[in-house]
Amino acid sequence: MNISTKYQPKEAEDKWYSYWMEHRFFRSVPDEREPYTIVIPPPNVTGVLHMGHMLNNTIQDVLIRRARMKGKNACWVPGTDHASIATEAKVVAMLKERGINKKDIGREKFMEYAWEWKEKYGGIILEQLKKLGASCDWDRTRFTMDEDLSEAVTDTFIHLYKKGWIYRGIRMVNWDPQGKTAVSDEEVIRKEVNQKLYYIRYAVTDGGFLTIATTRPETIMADTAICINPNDERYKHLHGQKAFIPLINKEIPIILDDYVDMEFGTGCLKVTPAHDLNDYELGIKHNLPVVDILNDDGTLNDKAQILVGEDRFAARKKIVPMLEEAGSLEKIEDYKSQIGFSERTDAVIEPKLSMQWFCKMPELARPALDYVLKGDIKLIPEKFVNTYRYWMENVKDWCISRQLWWGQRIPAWYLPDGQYVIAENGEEALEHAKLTTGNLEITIEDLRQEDDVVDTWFSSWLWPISVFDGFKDPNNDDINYYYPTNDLVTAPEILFFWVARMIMAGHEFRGELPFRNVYLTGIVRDKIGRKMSKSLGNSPDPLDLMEKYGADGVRVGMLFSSPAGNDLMFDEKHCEQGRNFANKVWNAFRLLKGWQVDDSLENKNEIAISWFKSRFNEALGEIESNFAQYRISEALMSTYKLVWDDFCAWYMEMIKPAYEQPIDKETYDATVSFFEGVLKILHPFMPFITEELWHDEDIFGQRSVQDCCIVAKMPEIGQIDTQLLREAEVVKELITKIREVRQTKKISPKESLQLSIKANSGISFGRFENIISKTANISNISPANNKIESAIAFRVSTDEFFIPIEEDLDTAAEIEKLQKEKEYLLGFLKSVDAKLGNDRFMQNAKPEIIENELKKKADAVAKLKIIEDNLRGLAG
RNA sequence: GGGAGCUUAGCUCAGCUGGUUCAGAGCAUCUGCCUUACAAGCAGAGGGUCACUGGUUCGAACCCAGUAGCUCCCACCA
Repeated sequence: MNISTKYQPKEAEDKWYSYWMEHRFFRSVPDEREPYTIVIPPPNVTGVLHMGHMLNNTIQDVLIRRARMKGKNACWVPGTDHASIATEAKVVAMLKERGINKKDIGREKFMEYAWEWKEKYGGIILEQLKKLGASCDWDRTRFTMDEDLSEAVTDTFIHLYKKGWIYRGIRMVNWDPQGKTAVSDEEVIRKEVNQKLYYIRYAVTDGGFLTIATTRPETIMADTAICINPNDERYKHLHGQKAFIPLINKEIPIILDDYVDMEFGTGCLKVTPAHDLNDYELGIKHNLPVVDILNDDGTLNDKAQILVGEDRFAARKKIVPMLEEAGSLEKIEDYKSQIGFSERTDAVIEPKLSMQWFCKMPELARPALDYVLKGDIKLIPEKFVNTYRYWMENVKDWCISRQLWWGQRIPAWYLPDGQYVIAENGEEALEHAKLTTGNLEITIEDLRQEDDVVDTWFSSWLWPISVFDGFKDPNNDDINYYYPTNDLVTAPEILFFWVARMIMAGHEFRGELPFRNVYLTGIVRDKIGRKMSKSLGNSPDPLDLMEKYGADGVRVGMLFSSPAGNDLMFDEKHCEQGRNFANKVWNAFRLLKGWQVDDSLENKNEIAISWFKSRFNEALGEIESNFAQYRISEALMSTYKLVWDDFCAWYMEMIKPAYEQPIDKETYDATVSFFEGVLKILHPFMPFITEELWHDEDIFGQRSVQDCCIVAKMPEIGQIDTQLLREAEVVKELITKIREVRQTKKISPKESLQLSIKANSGISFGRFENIISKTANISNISPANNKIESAIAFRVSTDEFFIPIEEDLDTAAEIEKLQKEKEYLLGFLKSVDAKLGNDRFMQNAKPEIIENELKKKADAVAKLKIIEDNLRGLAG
């Protein structure tokens, strides 16, 4: 047999993925079976696979493959997200490299470039998922900007507008000066940053000075007031005075408001309504003008009067010496505070007043909260329910407009007089326009469509419905069959962005929840706990990993240490462990493949066979229960131990014929069938190696084209002989003890030994004789009625064993060992007796607990007797 | 500032309704083995004040209170 001793993943992976595709095993169409559906969290269309995707999609694939093997009609819908801000940023950067400015080429031309870019780079990530083994129904691949998905966005916008839930207004929004768009509150990430607090002196009309403290000296030109607390005794003299902004010498009023914290800074606050949310509100309250000195890209405009055209951060640097020179800078202190960053571009967010579109949330949120609170939708792990609830109860209106081109354009058309109409398209808008204005002369040229597009999440919240075409054709077979979907696997980071909104959309547009279970994965971190990121360079390339350890190895590695909701400290060692496991399975296969069957031989392995059968069924139960609780890494661990320990280390050793000896047919057949079962339970975790071995003709014969592991029927839990399992544990312990004796006495495993058994427990060791002699190299097993002289004695539970040896025994050491055990047992007995003698215990403890204590006592007494007998023997 | 959660072996984590014979797993470690499936392996072993302090209970890793440390989420103090 010249098969490599190592499993070579590469070839098998390519071969079987193509085979599955070619024979359409991933394809799902509605039929009479029960559906099991997952929609993929669509990755960014221009993204590349990172470790987070690996974890996420491995879990989804495990779930979908298991469901498929359990006879469900499994459908995993893949696709990508247009990710407006991220993708647009990339396209803008690409154009810039070619010396093209977005504004110069205009919207249409820009969109052409963007689509070109999408066609070129889009979907790379989906190809990478195939390497991982993802069994998605690729025929169903969707993109959030596909025509019908975009239509759904327009339709739902109109729907919500008609309900009065969408409105337009000037608000202070989070402005991303790099993406040049507003972003929602959820897209702002706050980070603590080391800053400076600048103390700046303003001249006052009474001839004196006041000092303010600010982190943003570059915005003083936009100040429209100085605010002090009316109760601040220090500043009573300032009441009714005016102050002058340094450098530009502009006069601004000094106003009073108890919003100002007297303890902070100097107690004087510069009020800049255009560039700070609080100041904006203060400005409204005190009727202050708004002076906006910033352009959309974060540079200063001519309203600033000085430093015009400078970027806000450059301006900050430059204004400091200017203030210093003017004698207006008192001091600079180090200061730590929270600053908002754009999730997508990482630019510092600028609070900015602008006209935006909003969606009212409370009525959408209420039913979405109920689904989760009532348990119709389960969050796994449950701890996220609290967070979810808090968010849903405090939800704010959603800023849905984005000043971008890449995305679904808001279906609003402006009339020359500034009014607008909402319509599905230009023609319909024109009709509406004629109706609202009464002016029938109006033409399409008079209308101007809103430039803004909607937030990406305003399209992806429709995903579970739109992928099944549930908007255009709400009664089609697909949506009726697959919706609601079953499980959603995603990261907790987007619980609100996406999961909550999908639940809202599901309820609002379909009257039904979108999925039943949400499995929240952890964040993949490196082994010292840092989040994996491009900038840190601590993220391995998933493709390299798969190259190195095989896709199966990496899948197993990902799952080993990732309970739901817990961050995963990724360590390449886990992949190595996964690869080693694949190799273990491979070698079990090599052993089995090498056996010759001799029909004339009788089966001496009945016990081993029934033991493994029971053990397999027992493990199936554990795996089943782990999956039912979404404890996927534990399900994998149960499988791992069953295969490695029980199947390879114990069962195969029990039945293995001597070198080059044939095996009897019954044992062989049973083993082949066990191995097939092993392949099945491993398949969801390790699809490639299992499919490869499934098709070995020597072992399994010729299989039909459709007879593949991927669609094999998952074994069902059968009979479990618990008595046998219990006895086998004792036998295994006995075997381990014998091996230990060899090790301590330096007896080679090749040298066979004799064993005498004094069975006090009632276990009939006779039926395990074959197993014991084979796995512990015992030539002869005999019953013993009494203690054997000149033998190593040991016990498992209450059964006594003796191995006769030539050399003299260290009696003193034996006695000491037994004495120690005796002492321990006496102490133990004392504690049990104390319990049993305690009236309160006897009254309060459940009957089965008391029974157990009695049994413990009886066991201890029996053992004590044996030890005392032995001690007497040794002494005598 | 508010909230949630965590702390169990060197590491990563289980431990379900408080009750088996000193608390489990995987990895790592140590010892002995190239024993004809596998050294990416086999056999065996060691390793813990369950964060700390107190309480409830016949009985606490588990329930309660406090303390310390860590993590995450939310929040407009310049």
